[in-house]
Amino acid sequence: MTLDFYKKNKKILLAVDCIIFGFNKEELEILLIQRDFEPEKGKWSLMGGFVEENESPGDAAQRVLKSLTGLDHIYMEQFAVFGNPNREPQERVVSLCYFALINTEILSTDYKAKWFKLEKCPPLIFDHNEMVVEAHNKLKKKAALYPILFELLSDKFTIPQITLLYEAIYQNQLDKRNFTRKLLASKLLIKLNEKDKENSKKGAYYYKVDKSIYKEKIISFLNFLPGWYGE
Amino acid sequence: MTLDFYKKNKKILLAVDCIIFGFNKEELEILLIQRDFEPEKGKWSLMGGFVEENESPGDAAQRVLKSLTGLDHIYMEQFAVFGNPNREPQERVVSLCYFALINTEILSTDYKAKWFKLEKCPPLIFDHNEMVVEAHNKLKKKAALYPILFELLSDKFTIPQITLLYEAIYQNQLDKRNFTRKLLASKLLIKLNEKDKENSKKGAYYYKVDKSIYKEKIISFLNFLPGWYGE
DNA sequence: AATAATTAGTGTCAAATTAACACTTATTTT
DNA sequence: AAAATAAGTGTTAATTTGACACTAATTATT
Repeated sequence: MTLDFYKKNKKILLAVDCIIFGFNKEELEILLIQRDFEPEKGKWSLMGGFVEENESPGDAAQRVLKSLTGLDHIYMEQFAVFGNPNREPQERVVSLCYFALINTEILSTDYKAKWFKLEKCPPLIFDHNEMVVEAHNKLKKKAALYPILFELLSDKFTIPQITLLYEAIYQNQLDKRNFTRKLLASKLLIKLNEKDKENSKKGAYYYKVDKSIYKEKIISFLNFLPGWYGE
Repeated sequence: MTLDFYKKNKKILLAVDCIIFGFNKEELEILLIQRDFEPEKGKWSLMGGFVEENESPGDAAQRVLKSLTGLDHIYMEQFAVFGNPNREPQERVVSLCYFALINTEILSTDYKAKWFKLEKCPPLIFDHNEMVVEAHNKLKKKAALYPILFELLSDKFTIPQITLLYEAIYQNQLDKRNFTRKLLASKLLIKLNEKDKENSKKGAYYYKVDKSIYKEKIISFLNFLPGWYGE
C-alpha cells in the first residue's frame, strides 16, 4: 500500500469565494461583506471561506454563502480558480470562484452583507476585484446563451423587467420591439392573466417560464443582443 | 496577527488533471497514460499530478502535462472541479480539471502516453470518465463560439481538414458547401498558394489563420453547426 | 369631466443570413 | 484514354434580422 505517494505532497488551504450578482429593477449590483477578522479586517470582501473535510467545494460554497448571507439553495457555477502562490500575504490559499445572479430583494436584512452597484464596487481585499470582473464577463456570455436569467426573476416577471435586466448586464440599450419578439419566439414564456401595476400606470402582464420546455430544449439565446459577440 | 484563523482550517491535497483531445484526420481522440504506481497501478488514467507549493494550478497543469507527455506550451482551460470527499479511496484529493485540443501528431513517441479514439475510451481510474464527458461537452460549446479549432491545426490546414474536425467534435455530418461558405465569410482564413496532395488526387489548398484579425475581432462561431444549440 | 403624463405593447419592410440542394474540376491510377 | 477520387463551387426560397414610431391603457392633475 503505497500511501507514501500521497504523503510526499504538500496540502494547501482551499477556499471558495462567491460572487453574487443582484438585480432588482434597474441596475446590476454585487453583494459584499465587511471582513470582521484579520488580515484585512474592515475591508470589503466577497463571501468566502474554506473547504472543509467532509464537503465538496460546491457544498462549501453553499454553506459559506448561507452562513454569511442566509441565502440558501442558490444555484452557483464554478467559473475560475485563483491560485497564484502569493495571492494572500499570510498563507497560501487557492480559491475556487463561484457566481450566481439573484433578485436583490430576497436578501434578508438580518445579515451584514450589503449590495453595491456594480459600477461603484469598492476596492476589495486581495484579488477579489479581478474575480468580480471575470465573473461579470462570464455572466455576459452565459446570459447570451442560456435563458438562466428568467430563473432569477422569481416566479413571475414582466417583459419590461427582463429587458431592464439584460440592459443592466450588457450595459447597453436594447430595442424593445425586437427584443420582445425574440423572447416570445423562444416559446419559453407563458403569459399570465395578471398585471404588475407597481411600475407603470398601464401595468405590464406577468409571464412565467414554461419549465417543461425549458428543461429539455435549452435554446441558444445568443444574438439576443444584436451585434454582440462573445467575450 | 491572527494567523490562527488560517491554522484552524484543514489543508487539502490539490490535484490537476489534464484532458487532452487530439485530432489528426478523422476522429477525435483522447490522450491517456497507464498508472505506474499504486493505487490503481496499471489502469488507464488522465494525466494528473499535485499542485506544488510555489506554482499556480495553471502552472501545475502545464508542468504535469509536460512531464508525462513532453507537451509544452499547450493552452489549456480550467473547466471543472471534482472534489467529492470520497472520490479517491485513499485520501481526500480535490482535482482541478483542464482541457485542450491538439493535433495528435505533435505527441512525441518517447513518452508512454497513448491516444485512444474517444468513442473507445477505456474505463479510467476514479471519476476520470466523468471528467472526459464533461470536457467533451465544454469542447463542443467552445468550438461553436470560438475559432479555437484553427489553432490546433498547426500552421496550415485545408478546408476539408477543418470540416472533418468539426464533424468529429459534433459527431455529425456538415454540408460542405454551407460550412465552407461560413468559414470563408469569417475572413479569418488566408489562402496559401500550396496544396496538400496527401489526402486526395486533386489536392486541397492550404489556408492559414489571419492572426491580426483573429486577435481582436473574435467572432461568434455559433451556428457553424446548423440547428445545433448549446449544451 | 377633460387633459396630460407615463409606460406597455405592437407591425412593417428591406437586408442579411440560412439551409437545402448536385454538378464540375483537377489530378492520379489503371 | 478512361475511371476513380476528392475538391470546389452557385442558386434559390425561407427565415431571421435590425431599423424604425405609433397606439393603448391607466392614473394623476386640473
